[in-house]
Amino acid sequence: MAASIGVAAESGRREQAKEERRLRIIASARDLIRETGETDLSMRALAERAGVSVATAYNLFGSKRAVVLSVLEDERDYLERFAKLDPGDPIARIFSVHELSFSYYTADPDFYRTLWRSLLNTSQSDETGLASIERLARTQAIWFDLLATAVKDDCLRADPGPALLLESLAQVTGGALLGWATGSLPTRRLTASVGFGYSQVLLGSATEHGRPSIQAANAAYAHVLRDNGVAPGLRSAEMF
Amino acid sequence: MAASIGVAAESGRREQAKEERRLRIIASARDLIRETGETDLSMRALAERAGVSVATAYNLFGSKRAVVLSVLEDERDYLERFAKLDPGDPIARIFSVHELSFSYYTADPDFYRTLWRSLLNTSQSDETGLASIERLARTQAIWFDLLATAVKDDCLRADPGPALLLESLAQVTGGALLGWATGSLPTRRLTASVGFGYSQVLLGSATEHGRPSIQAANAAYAHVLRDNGVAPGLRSAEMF
DNA sequence: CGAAAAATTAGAACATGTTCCAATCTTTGG
DNA sequence: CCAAAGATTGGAACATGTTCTAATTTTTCG
Repeated sequence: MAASIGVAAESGRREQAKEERRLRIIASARDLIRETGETDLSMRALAERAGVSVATAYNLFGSKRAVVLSVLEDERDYLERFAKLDPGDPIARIFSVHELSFSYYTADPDFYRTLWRSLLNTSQSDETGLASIERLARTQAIWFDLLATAVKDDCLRADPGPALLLESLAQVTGGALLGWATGSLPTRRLTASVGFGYSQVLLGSATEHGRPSIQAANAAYAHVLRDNGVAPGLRSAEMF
Repeated sequence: MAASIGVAAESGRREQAKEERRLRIIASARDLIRETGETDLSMRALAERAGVSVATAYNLFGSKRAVVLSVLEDERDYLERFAKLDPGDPIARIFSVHELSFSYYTADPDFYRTLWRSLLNTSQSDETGLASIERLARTQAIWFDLLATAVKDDCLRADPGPALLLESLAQVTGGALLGWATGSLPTRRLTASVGFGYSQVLLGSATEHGRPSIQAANAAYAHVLRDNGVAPGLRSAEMF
């Protein structure tokens, strides 16, 4: 009888109905993105599919971006799969997390490309940033820990510190996702391009002890990138 | 009598009038962006200001993004100022070009933020990519040369090669511009954040000979970033 | 000059994200 | 069970980028 979905449903009849509507909207958004593919989903279509009025969608989410963001958070069972990663050396773990993270995207590129295209929309109502607060906090904490551990285990120098490294990694990620979403970075280069960027950034702060594994990842990604070179006309890296 | 504006005006009366309209549109777009600031310019307002119909704007440019891109290319006398850079050691030159490039943005942040917000719009009609072909070719050639020279002068290892390094630098740039345009990266961190990312990437491939100057830039940028830390609530680096 | 070609024009049209409103349920609490 | 509070609803409204069409203006060229 009790709703097992969602976190801590407030179990008033009113709140419960609200939660159901919320979930229905997220599910409909997911399905619509899957079906329409390239075409972005429209709030009107979304509302109709979810059996809900447009106004309700806005009451519950506030913006289209918030809906899409919820779809993203809903789809990726990130934390669970992250917990299962074997805790090898810190460097290997960093790239494992990276590959895990991007495996979602490359496994279902049409879906996630549309999704990210929506999320990266700079024109949309900007209340929610690029990521919801909680999601941001979680992912940032994970990555900060990964880097801090690598420093503690003498794989990375303490020099610039995890915070600044994280900022650089985040920008590589953002640039790559932007390029991917706009079509200038093909899917087959996505993971390698980001991985190469990561490894290059980390190499800059590698200790003697940490260098070999980073170098290995770097070489592997570089190899993939060279094997999947872009045709001369297709611009891959856009320099501004 | 002869129009000295533009490149190789085709000097037919028809082409000349077209060119004048084109320039008027670009100028109006520039002014409107300057005046409205945060609000994106609308094609209807732009057309009215330029004394031209909306249809004409689309005939001449094809899309709003193309107009804004033209404004960007028009504003930055990049090549001229680039030519004046003293040719010191290759590494110093790389960071000089970087600072020159971003000095436009930080000197007039409101203007360029609005502009980039428009350019990075993932929803807009996608005919023109993120950069026009010619502009892209020019900038990419400049940066490729910078990196290739650094390799030839034994500042960077030949290992991953200029092409891959350029791809990483471009992604750092794209991520930073995205963050800046969406407001998650404050202007006072912009140049340093990108510079730090560049230096970190380049450090990963530095030779013994090139390392010191890259390290110097790296330390300087890191210092700026630490001095301009973000308040705890404001997210600076978004990790996805 | 005068006909043909080329371009611009006003305006409607379409789909979009978002907001607003009065009317209408639905749940809650007494 | 009933009044009050809370939420949803349909629909209109607004501003946006973009496309289209029919009419008009402007340039070209013989």
